[in-house]
Amino acid sequence: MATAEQPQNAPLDDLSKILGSDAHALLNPAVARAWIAFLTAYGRVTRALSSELMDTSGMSLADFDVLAQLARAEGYALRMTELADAALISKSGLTRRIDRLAVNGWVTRRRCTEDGRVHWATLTPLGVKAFRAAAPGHLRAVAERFGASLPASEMDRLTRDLIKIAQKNKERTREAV
Amino acid sequence: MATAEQPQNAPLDDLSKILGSDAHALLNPAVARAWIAFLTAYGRVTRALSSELMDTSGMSLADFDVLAQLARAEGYALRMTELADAALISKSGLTRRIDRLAVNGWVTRRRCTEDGRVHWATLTPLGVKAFRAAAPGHLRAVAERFGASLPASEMDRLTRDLIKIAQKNKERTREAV
DNA sequence: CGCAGATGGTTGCAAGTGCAACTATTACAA
DNA sequence: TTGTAATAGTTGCACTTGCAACCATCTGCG
Repeated sequence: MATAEQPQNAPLDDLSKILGSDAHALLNPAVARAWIAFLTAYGRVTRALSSELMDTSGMSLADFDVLAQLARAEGYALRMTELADAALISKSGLTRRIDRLAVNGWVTRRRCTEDGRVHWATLTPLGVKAFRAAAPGHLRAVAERFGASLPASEMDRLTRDLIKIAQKNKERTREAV
Repeated sequence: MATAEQPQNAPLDDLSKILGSDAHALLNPAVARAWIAFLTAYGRVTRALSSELMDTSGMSLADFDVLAQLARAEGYALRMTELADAALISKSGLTRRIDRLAVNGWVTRRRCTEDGRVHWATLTPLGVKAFRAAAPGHLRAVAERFGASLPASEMDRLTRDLIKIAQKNKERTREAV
């Protein structure tokens, strides 16, 4: 269920053809429009940003995300699990992403001396350099593709709304009850 | 760059440690917060919805998307390219997704008689049935996870904002200029 | 006609992804 | 201690994905 554009387009009305009139009871049309707009906006913006970033800096959006998390962390280092949570990817996904970043020499992995189970992913000086090189272009692109669409006054409201949505869906796995 | 939550958290301030004070010039902090909230909200909501949908109906979010697009289309049919655009996936991605849906018996592919290059993907009666079975639960979940976070009055504003963002990033590939 | 170029789809390939099972380490209770 | 449970990460696997190269078909100009 994607594709926004034409504001007059009421996606749920179309679906009531197949779902019957209870479609509206299941999902309010205003919410349906917002949901579709949400998916569309996300898809388009990330697709564009991701290919720009790859072209200019040879890293994926996910790579940038991980580097950014490390860049802002105390000592440029985070535990694997913390980092996976912060970057919104699975633990196994992070393991392999760090593998790749390590091959580039951007990140190292070292075992924690106090707790042998823990591994710290750390940004190397080379990684800092790569991030410094990539960030300006990428941040500018975010500003242009995402920020420039709305007046500053709308931006804070949007942030509040999005945070509410994020918060409502916080539980990592099944809710612990 | 993800993880929203703590509203007082200013991600760009953290980055100025590594990027210098021009970080703010590159990306307005309010925009940075919104962007992070956007990524976080998307990641959490889709992760949750996707696993719920898979558990209850055995289809992925992308499958549902494709079925929904077909369900609302004239004659339950769309050309491959139209469908790929509508579902925001690549042409090759759609080819293989339709392969899988066809194996389930939910969709058929038939060559267009007027233009032999064109193929129509069509929802089968079985596909209609599968969609009818999956939709109520999924729509309810969207309502709960996405819709219930905001009052109705905010929802329309959010939609408008998201559509603006989507519109600004409309170009499919490189801009033709 | 007939052939260059555009258009619609598919396939080879080389990633990226998450889940579940597994290893390593630590915590703690008897 | 020792044995069980919890925690941190990694790996096997099966599946998706997009890009680029590739066919097939149509269009239109000479």
